[in-house]
Amino acid sequence: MLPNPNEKLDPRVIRTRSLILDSFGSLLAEKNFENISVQDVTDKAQINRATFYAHFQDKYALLDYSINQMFRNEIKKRTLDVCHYSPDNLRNLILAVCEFLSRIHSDCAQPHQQFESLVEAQIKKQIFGLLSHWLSQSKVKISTEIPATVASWAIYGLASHYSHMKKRPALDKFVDEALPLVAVNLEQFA
Amino acid sequence: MLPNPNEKLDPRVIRTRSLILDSFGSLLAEKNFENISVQDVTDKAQINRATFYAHFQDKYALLDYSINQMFRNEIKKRTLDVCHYSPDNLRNLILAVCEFLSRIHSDCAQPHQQFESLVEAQIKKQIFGLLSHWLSQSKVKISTEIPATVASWAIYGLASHYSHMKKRPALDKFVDEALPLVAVNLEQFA
DNA sequence: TCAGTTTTGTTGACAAAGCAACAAAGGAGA
DNA sequence: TCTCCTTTGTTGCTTTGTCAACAAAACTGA
Repeated sequence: MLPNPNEKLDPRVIRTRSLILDSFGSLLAEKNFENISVQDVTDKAQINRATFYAHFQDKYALLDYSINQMFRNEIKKRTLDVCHYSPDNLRNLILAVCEFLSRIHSDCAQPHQQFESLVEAQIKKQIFGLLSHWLSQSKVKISTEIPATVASWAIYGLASHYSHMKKRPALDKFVDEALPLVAVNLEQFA
Repeated sequence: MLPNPNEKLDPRVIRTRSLILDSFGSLLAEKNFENISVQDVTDKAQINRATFYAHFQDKYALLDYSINQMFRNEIKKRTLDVCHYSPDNLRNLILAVCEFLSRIHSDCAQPHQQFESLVEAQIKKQIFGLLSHWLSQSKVKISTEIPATVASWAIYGLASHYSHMKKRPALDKFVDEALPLVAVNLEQFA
């Protein structure tokens, strides 16, 4: 049930999880999240339905896990998980979130209420964690909670806005314009 | 251990087998059959070595099974498994064997003695079975054993020869030339 | 030749996945 | 409202896969 990455996992568990995740991913491309049943997922994954429940509590837990994994990979790919606060890193983070959300929206069939809010909760939690990590490395020993909260909401809000725009401007320009507004709250940690 | 296709198979068995087969296939592209260990196969397939032995007696059994499956698919693809004897069907069969062997030789790293003879045994067995099936449908109720034996050896020999030629002629021409020599022994069943 | 390594099959205990069956909850539609 | 149908979690039991350990070949190279 836990995505614990440090302990050694049984190869069967790894296989089953990725079958589930792949199946879920391709179903999201076809259907609304609400219209996807656990049955659908296990059918496409060619695993037993009972096995699904051995890994995830329900399809909501699967979505959480799935989004988390994808976003985590995105961050890792850009090595944003092993760095500190700087305006440049912040810029890259905002870029990453914008691209990630845009991808979600183009890959997934008409996302609805529930879907979006579950995504939002997971992503914001990760942004917050990442920022907290960055800021805690600063020499300045101020509480990071408030600034990290403000910034994570702001960043997600920006990305959400961007990814929903009908005529999206060039991402670089968009981020250039938005960056200072976020950075101003974090300057003290630079 | 049995490739029994009519009984319903546990999904795990199907998965494991195809993991083994895929792994084996890609290893054959890299190495000699003799240099491939069961360890290699299970490593690449990401399964436990003990699991391999639950499915195949050894790597020779795996090769047999693998060749059998591939050739069976080739035959099925050309719907040669659901037909009767006719010069035209015979022509297609010869064509199929030639192409199959040519593919084996281009996909697999320097095949050696042992490898080739195992392939030969399996393929000839299947050709013989197929021809027996064809001939037994004929109105003429003659024993099919001798003609099927002659033809299956001849066909394999032709295909082996063709696939080893340095400068292969156009396959169509080659088969056109060879066909009558094989067909003459089977005419009585037409 | 002989010691050192790798590969091979095999085993038994244990964990994961499959399966069928169940009650319960929800939806859809007369 | 009342059916009929689908989906949901859950359970007891079976089968399959994993793992570590082992002895017995089979290579390797000095």
